Amino acid sequence: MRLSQGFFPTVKEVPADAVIPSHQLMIRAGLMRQLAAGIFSFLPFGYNVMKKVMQIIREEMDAIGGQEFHLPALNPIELWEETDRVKAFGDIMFHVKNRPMVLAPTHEEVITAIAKNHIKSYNQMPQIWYQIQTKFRNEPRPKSGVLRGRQFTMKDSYSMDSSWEGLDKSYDLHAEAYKKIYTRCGLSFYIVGASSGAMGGSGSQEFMVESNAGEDNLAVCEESGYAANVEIATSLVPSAERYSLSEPLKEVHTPNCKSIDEVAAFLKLPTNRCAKSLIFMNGEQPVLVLMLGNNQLNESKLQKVFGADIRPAHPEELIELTGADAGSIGPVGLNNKFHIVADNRLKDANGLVCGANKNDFHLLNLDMQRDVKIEAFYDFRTVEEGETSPDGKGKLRIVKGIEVGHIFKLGTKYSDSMKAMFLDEKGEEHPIIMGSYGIGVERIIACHIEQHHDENGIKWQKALAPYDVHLISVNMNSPEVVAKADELYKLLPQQGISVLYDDRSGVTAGFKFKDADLLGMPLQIIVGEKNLKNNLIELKDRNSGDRKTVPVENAVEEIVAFVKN
RNA sequence: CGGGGUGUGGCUCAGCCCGGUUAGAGCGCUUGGUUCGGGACCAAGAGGCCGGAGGUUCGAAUCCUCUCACCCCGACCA
Repeated sequence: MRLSQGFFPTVKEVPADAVIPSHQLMIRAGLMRQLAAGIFSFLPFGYNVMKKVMQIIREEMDAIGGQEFHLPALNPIELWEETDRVKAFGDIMFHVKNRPMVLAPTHEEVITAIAKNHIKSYNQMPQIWYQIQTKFRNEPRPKSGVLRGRQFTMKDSYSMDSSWEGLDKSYDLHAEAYKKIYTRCGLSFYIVGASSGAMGGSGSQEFMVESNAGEDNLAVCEESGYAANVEIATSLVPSAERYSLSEPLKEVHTPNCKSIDEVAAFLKLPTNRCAKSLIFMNGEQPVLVLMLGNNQLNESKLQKVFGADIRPAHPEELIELTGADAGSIGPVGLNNKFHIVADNRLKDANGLVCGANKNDFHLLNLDMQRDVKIEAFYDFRTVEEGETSPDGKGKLRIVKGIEVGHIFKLGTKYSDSMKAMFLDEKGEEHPIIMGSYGIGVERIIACHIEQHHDENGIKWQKALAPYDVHLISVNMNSPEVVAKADELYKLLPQQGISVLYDDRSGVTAGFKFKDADLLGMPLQIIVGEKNLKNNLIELKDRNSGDRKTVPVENAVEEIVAFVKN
């Protein structure tokens, strides 16, 4: 493509609305333009990249036996009522005003509807069905360019198996395919254990790219390779000590001590001799959760035990239920009213401080065995930076990550509710066992740029580069330069190399170099007067910044060698 | 949905507090000329009812009310 003829709206200034590098560069390099919050038009340059990403995904999906579908985005709302997801999605789903239709935020229902009509026997499975299409979600707050949009492209695939072993196999095939996809896309990534959330199912993993622009927190350990979303991450931390002597409970006045830090300082005790009480409402049932010291309660872990509807109690409820405000609440004497559970670190501990259920008073010498009946101990902690990895092989780092893929073992959630049944060898009917696997296409592009850029622009890795090389004719007034550049522009495609050719006249050399760095093709081929007089052509590697000159007659060969590696 | 911020030529912004010529700058764009290896220079141009509605005032980009849009933090996130 000749730059003089193509549509390449590059911009020098940093767009005011863009905060993260990938967003800024996707605008500046002319990959896309914003139409409305969370809605983007992809321009030819950007769509070129998107097609490369989709092609890689297709190849790897096809390699594990996937079959590509093209499915409707407009869905009858009744379909979503069958699985009760109109309610589950709530305001996230776009509703069509003049028809009982919705815009699909994902495609489990459509796929299951097809399976229900056509998959009747265990003989017809396994199946892997996928699509790469636009999804619609009414995000409350679109942000970070393409990272959280209201309309975006997603590859999602669905596996259908007749056995749980089959599901495991389909799931593993996807995990392997995903590793290949992200690796080919030039991303370094973590595979983390994840909370399966409201999707349900028995297992789930996320593919995460480390980035400050990320919305998820990850606990990772370089030494052992452990990586998990902090929603479920664990670490090795010692339990609170049990003293041999258990002193009797004693009430003490602790004026104006609200936080654990204040109580510990006032009583001259370490914070990890304090038991913090947190009150939640599980429907009408109050729940008291005990945590050690300043340990942060992990609400995902709490929800896993009690369900998603559990919520923190309101201040009025606290005083009504315990007789004290937050900060002076403790478990002693509340067993008849509350479900009382505790974090593992408190198991069997004694000599602890807790609230006395009387404002400005605490109890000393709480013994978890003697003074309170704990229904169960769970891991409720949020792990912290520097703690030991659960495998004991190193320290955890907490990093931010962008989710670029998520794989789920769905099980029979959708086949049950939609009655997608098959007959097994014995003629018995069972629901199809399903998996669901998603990849965000635009997110791959944004992450690629987050990981491969500098102050001058994008540094495309070969697999995603919209063109293999960027050919620059430095001076269009020089007939020799133009002739040589034109010749390369003709020859290189014959070697299977795609060329972006800056043949603009009336643009200075510096301007062309800046644009080339911004646009970021892996190799720049610079044809200029001085070098050409010495029968030389300059090659610049955008990633390393290395430049070298090669004799004209070797140019094509060198370029081919670079591109094909 | 809570909190904060911003809307002024295509882009980045100044002007607004403290109302008062014809609303500015840089970049980009058009024309002519000079340049031609790191976002050139000279000259001449085009381009704006200052997000929208209402109000206060002799007079509003500027003050007041409402509204819309976009960005950021939080909540939310299959």
